[in-house]
Amino acid sequence: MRYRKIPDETVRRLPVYLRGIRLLSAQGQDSICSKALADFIGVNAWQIRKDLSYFGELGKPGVGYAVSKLERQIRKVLNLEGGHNVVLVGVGNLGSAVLAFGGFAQYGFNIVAAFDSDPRKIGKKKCHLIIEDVTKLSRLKTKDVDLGIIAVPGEAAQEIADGLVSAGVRGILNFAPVRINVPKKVKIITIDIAMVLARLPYYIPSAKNNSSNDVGIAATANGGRD
Amino acid sequence: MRYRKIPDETVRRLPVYLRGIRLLSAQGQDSICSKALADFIGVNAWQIRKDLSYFGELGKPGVGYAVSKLERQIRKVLNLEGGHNVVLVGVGNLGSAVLAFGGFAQYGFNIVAAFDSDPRKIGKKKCHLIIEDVTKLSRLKTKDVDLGIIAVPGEAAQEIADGLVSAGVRGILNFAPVRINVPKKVKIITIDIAMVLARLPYYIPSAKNNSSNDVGIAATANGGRD
DNA sequence: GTATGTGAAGAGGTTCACAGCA
DNA sequence: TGCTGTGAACCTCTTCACATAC
Repeated sequence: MRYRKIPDETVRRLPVYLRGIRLLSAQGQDSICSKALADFIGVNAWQIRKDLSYFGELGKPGVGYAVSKLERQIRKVLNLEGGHNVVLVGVGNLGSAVLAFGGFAQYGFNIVAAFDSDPRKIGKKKCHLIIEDVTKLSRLKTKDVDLGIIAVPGEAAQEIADGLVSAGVRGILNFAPVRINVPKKVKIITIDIAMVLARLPYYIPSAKNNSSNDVGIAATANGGRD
Repeated sequence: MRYRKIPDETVRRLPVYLRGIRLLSAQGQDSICSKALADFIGVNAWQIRKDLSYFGELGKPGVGYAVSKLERQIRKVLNLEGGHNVVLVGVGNLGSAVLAFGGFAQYGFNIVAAFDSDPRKIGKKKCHLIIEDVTKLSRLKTKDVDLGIIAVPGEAAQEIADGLVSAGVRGILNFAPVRINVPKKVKIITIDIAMVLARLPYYIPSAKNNSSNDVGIAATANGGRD
């Protein structure tokens, strides 16, 4: 089945697998079967086997998967090998959280620059980085940065995105709750926190709720996405 | 087509529609056709019509949709009517960002309590709320809170989730990058920022990348999810 | 003429069952 | 025997085309 296009939903699950594999690896496990990994992660065994089958035969029948080989292969497919330099724009509360968060390193991400528009912040040091003036965003082109994180208010987001794109960034993680236009060659993923929260009440029909929601709906399988 | 189960993917899009409708409403528009709304939001017109058709006939052929009626109906389906009280646990950088963020109100969310484990924070005021001791989480039962937000480190997240559940919370938005077990009656949505970022490089195959990714893959339709 | 709502066709993803290998 | 990899069946969601309503 080699060389088939990897479904988007599989790509979405690969980081989940990676996280699980790394935890098992840290526990000293060097081999694992799909069932055990599935239970550990909280998905189905056949889902894992199918997903992994899209990019070659990694497991040994009767044995399982070699953890290190599996990790390497998933990193390769996700294009995480070699690491990525990331630039952060907006060092408010959310941006500070991103800067302080230690969880990016395990995926090979390295935040190499931080920008803000607030004169009181520019020049100050935060988490080993000196905050730079956002108007200098284009200076980035010299560095090897291909990802950007937008953590600015909605009004400024489009402008920042444009700046990131012209600075050569190819992928953007956007926290601003607005729609942003970027060239097709640039991939943008938006996390609109309020919008995610807005989805939650649907699944918990309460006494207040007189709509026609079936309680059973919440049990719908959704590929372990949430 | 009335009374058919609303697809999960439709539920995922409804907050997007709601955001767009509210923007148009603020601009003074009181009627809109599916094509115009689609262009405004960045999806397809037939997708909107199909989605809306799952819960009754809202539009007038030859005319379009009444904005206010549409907004009311979507709020009703999402169970946003009447509002929801939310409790925040963890007032670090991320939690502070959540507290300071003004975007929840438009969906009817009201953060009514904030907890932390840090003695230096407990008792302090932040955004009109006095930060409470996380060990008092159970005291919540008296209030009418049905949603919780977890913004604590991964190690503490499961314990906090258990606390929220026993406090009567029915839905949880979790930012901790760990798998959390909750009873089936409780809906949990996890936003693992690093995991979302980890998905980005796949879509931007670079010179570094010698894998078999097709550049074209990035163009795949995904229902406007990202 | 214009725009909706929907049956039907088409994609895409999930689940199953089992052949094949260790 | 145990576990993988995968065709096939199944299911869900998307896209289309058009009858219907204003």
